[in-house]
Amino acid sequence: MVDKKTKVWSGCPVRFGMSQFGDKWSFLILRDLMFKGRKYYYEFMEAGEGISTNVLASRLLDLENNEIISKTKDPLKGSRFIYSLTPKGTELLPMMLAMMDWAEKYDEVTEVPQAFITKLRSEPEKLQQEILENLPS
Amino acid sequence: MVDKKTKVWSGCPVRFGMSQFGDKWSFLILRDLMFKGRKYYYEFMEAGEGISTNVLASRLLDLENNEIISKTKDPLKGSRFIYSLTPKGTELLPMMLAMMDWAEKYDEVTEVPQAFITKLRSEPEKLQQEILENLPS
DNA sequence: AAATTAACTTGCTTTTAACAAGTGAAACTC
DNA sequence: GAGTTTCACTTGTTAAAAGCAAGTTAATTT
Repeated sequence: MVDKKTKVWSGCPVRFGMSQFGDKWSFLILRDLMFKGRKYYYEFMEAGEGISTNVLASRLLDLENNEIISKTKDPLKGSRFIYSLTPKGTELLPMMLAMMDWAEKYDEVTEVPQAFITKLRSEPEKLQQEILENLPS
Repeated sequence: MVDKKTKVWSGCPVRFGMSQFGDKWSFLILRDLMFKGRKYYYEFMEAGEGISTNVLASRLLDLENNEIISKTKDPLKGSRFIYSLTPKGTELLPMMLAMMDWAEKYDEVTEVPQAFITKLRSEPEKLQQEILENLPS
């Protein structure tokens, strides 16, 4: 993802954020976890964004190392793993919602449902609570 | 920045955002514009993050093409240019603040002043208004 | 026991970033 | 007003990362 060895990434909050989840693919994985209900490796692959297997593996490991996601064996099927947001990862939700709010304004073909946007702007706390409740605990 | 030709970047708000400002250097440029009062090419260079000249030029052009920043000749000195946030760029402030809020929690050596964080959590609207007022119009 | 599913890893090619040096236009200096 | 400096890049080269295709391994289903 980024060079963690030779540079100082802490201090500035923006630089810190970038060192923890600051690339395109990480954002898309977080989106999948937060809003799309995806939790398996193959589900991220099939999300249709065109991420390659090695990059996905690398990003998942980075996010896991940064304790933004965690990885556990699926109790129903030992050959696969469940990826899920940690509290640290879940707390990125406000940032993601702010970004979606922005995108809705400027992407004239946004696929965000109008009801979602309306709720986001009128009762953001409530929307956030609902999303959190729907996340696998 | 990203491949704008062969892929569809609109639709999903996260993917759209990534296509518009979704890389480390773009975020750091936005930080400089929003919070650091930087506006000249050489100021971004001297920000100390180690961006190289070609990448800076490329990111500034991308952001300008996406209408997130604008570029005007400095009336005081014709050999240099002033970069500033457009309304579209300014509206990324809530997202940046959400990210800073998050980073403060998890970066144990954050340099964000405590007063800033306190205000961000107690009266975010007011803080945002103050930041906006201090941006060059 | 053989075939399949799921999650990767490996090797190779292509693209992007990092680094170093050079260019050109404006402006300040003598 | 000629020479130097400042500023904003561009260009060329090297290093790193991403993209692509195929292979491996462990668990599970048949």
